[in-house]
Amino acid sequence: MTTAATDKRRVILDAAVRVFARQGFHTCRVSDIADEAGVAYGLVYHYFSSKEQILDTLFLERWDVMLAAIAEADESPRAPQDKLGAIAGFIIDSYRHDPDLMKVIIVEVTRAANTFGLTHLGKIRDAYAGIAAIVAGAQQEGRFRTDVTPEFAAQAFYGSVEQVLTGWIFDSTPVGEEELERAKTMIVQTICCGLELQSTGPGKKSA
Amino acid sequence: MTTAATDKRRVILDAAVRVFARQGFHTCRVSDIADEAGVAYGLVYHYFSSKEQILDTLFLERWDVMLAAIAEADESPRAPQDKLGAIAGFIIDSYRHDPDLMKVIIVEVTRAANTFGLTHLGKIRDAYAGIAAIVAGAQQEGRFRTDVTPEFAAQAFYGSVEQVLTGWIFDSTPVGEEELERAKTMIVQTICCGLELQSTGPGKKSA
DNA sequence: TGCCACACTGACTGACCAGTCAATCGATCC
DNA sequence: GGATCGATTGACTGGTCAGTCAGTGTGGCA
Repeated sequence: MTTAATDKRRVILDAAVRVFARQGFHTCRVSDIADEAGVAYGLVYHYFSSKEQILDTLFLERWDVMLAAIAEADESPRAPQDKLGAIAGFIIDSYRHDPDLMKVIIVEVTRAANTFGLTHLGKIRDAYAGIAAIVAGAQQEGRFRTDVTPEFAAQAFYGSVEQVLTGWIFDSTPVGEEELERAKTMIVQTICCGLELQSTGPGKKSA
Repeated sequence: MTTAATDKRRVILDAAVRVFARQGFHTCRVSDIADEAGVAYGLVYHYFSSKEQILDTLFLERWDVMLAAIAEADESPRAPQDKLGAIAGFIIDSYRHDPDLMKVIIVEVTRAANTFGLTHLGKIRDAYAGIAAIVAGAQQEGRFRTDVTPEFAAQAFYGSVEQVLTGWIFDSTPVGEEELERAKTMIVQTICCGLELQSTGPGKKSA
């Protein structure tokens, strides 16, 4: 059944990403999506039960992939720094691959505390929990400091990544490949090693 | 003129904060604001030219105070860590003082890349720039590492703070005083010192 | 006492738009 | 050829809501 039928569904979803990214979920009309997809208005309702369900579908499709990426990083035998690097890399690559989709997910779902945020709160929390698990593991191995809770560290880490993406989303000039790659290492550097210069020897600052 | 006239204006603004926080800007009706304020529908338009202008007013009122706090931190003679701590503290205290207002600002303005985000993009960027200036200063003094750009560090710092607030905003259980205070130090700890345990001696990881 | 200015009221309107549905198209099978 | 059924169409409806405006209090001032 992966014929014209499923194709049109996909066409509508892809059009919705572009329209949501351009105009925002609340501001756009369903007819905008239909027009963008080159499809009759009614067909949207043949494949989706509501405007909201389109956004839900887009979010879940992508978020489930991310949860898998987080789980995979956690299970890998790498150092915790590299696990976090893998997650940051995955998110940044997601942006590279489809900036519009990431914009929609971040702006319309992840940060929308009222409407959709609440619907998908569980899924969103799963992501934080996965990151927190990595931090907790690193603490137990004595590799990460224990005076910052894993939950807090997860928020700080994810927040940094999302904020960097938000910066790109808002930015009028497109982001270069180089900058994307550079961001990956800078995130890990900042969160794992901190901004302070490790004053090796003289003025030692204790926690 | 600071009589009943200005009072009603304030009453409407305060009511709007509660309504926006509860229902979201796009989902609420102007009549909801009027009802919450205990005021006739038309009076809202006596003081404000549009629903949007109410949100603008709320945002600008608070954001300008924050920009001042950032500038003040930058100009103070404290260590860069303490400057960042002062900013994190200010934002967290803002949340303590009026969680609804912070929710509205973060959810409806700061992260709304389409509608209001664009209007206030300049003001929002001013905040990042202020934080970046502190980091740049610390780098020039040789106190912060220079392989992370000030702009990036500012994003990471602000993103961490905002994400922690977002966590509280989403959370159903209210946040304790203790947790608010603890967050201040954990943010500075994380961003300045990093999550890694400073392995003093043995397994040294180079950047 | 009468007049003015302005705070205040809330019914109304005009526009907009999500979702419906009856009709058409076209592929496939008998 | 024609019966069946899902895909596709787009005009239409019902409800919602931002913003308007004509009118009513009310406090101050001459």
